[in-house]
Amino acid sequence: MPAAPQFKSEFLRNFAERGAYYDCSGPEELDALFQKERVTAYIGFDCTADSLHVGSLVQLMTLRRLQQAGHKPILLMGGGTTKAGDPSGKDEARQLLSNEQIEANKQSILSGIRHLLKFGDGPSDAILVDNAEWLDKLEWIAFLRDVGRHFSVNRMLTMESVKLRLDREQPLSFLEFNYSIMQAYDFVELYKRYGCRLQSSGSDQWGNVVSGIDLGHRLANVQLYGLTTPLITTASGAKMGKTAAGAVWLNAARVTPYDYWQFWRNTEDRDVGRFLRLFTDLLLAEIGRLEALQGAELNEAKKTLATEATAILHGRANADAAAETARRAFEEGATAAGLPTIVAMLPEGVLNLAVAAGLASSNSEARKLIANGGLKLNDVVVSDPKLAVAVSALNADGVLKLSAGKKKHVLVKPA
RNA sequence: GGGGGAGUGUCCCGAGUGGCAAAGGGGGCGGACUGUAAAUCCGCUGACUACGUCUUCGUUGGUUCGAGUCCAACCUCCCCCA
Repeated sequence: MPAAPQFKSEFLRNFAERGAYYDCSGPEELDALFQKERVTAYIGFDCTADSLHVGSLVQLMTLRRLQQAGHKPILLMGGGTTKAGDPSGKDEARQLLSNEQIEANKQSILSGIRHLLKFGDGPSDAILVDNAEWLDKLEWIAFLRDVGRHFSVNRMLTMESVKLRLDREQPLSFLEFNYSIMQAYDFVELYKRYGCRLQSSGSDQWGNVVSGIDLGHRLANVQLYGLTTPLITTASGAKMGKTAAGAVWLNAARVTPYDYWQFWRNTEDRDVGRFLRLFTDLLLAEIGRLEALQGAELNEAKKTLATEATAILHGRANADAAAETARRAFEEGATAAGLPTIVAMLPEGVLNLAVAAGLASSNSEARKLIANGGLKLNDVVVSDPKLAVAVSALNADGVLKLSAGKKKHVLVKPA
């Protein structure tokens, strides 16, 4: 990672101090620009799923901090680029999505991150743009002549996203090959439409960002800038945001505020300070105090991290509720009402209950869980896979608690 | 267009001689130890009406009592020659 320069502008200084800085195309000039005027900057996301996940959070936080510093963020939804599919980091082409699906994904993604940014007409309010607006209308020959001639296939072949696919001997369609051209074109188009001078992205998009800057010179005779964030990994080297259940999604429909809170609560010791800086709005002085905590005391910092990060995404009320549920469940050992809950007909076999509760994905897995002593019913280890859970197992609150391991608890209510 | 090589457990990498639910890693899950951490150790890691049954090795057929393993065609990728 390049060393972060000493920035003078409020935004870049804060950005770097928080560990979000990876690289920049023209650090001094951009720093000067940030001091001089309100900068319009964008980050793009494709609509390949109905939710973004934690891997995109650094980028979203970049927009948030831009806005906090009084600049103008553009959230670019890739309604057009999604139709091509970004080959970066993927072994094979994504299945093509229908236009309806893309549109639905776009709406869903937006609803999931509405707490992160303030949209509107104010000077530093975020605006939402969809690149389908211009990409859909392009004409093949005209586009090739105006834009395509500025791209060297030789160089495109050396781009990381393309090379990976070729090295792995996986097919790369011409459609996907064009992705980086579209992204470069987006940048210039956003400059023309909104005066957007900066594209921020993850470091894996560097090649595409640079292509856009280059295209800016050629098509609009303007100096554009790129600013990238590092790929966030955990201290043990794993890519962040991959857990048991798969990706940590931002939409509450996929990952509830409670589970999201738990994700942050389970941060490794060594990551606490770094994550507090990256993913919360807490002041650096306060973060310094929190990360200095030693041993088990660090758990307090993790709770703060969990609550603050959850509040940014899901709102303060949901974050506090998640914290309280966790406190009751883990610190009092109570069957906190806020735990995930399912409704089931009793009596029912434990295997079916475990599956219904999402604690196992199949009966076989539930059996294995039991065989390993990992399934508990009201905090008592279940040893018999044939156990039929009857109404008599309900506790005083009229529910029963089913647990897989020490951390996953689900309440079962009788139908 | 011709010649050669490759595609393995739907997370990844990867052994595999006709008897294979298929070696070994990584990852993941569970257990022990802890602090809802890391590291370490142990177990599990295709499904089901479960001492048995069913489905898996690019696709589709074929040979065989029996096929991931042999044959044919097709799909995809890599290399060499044109």
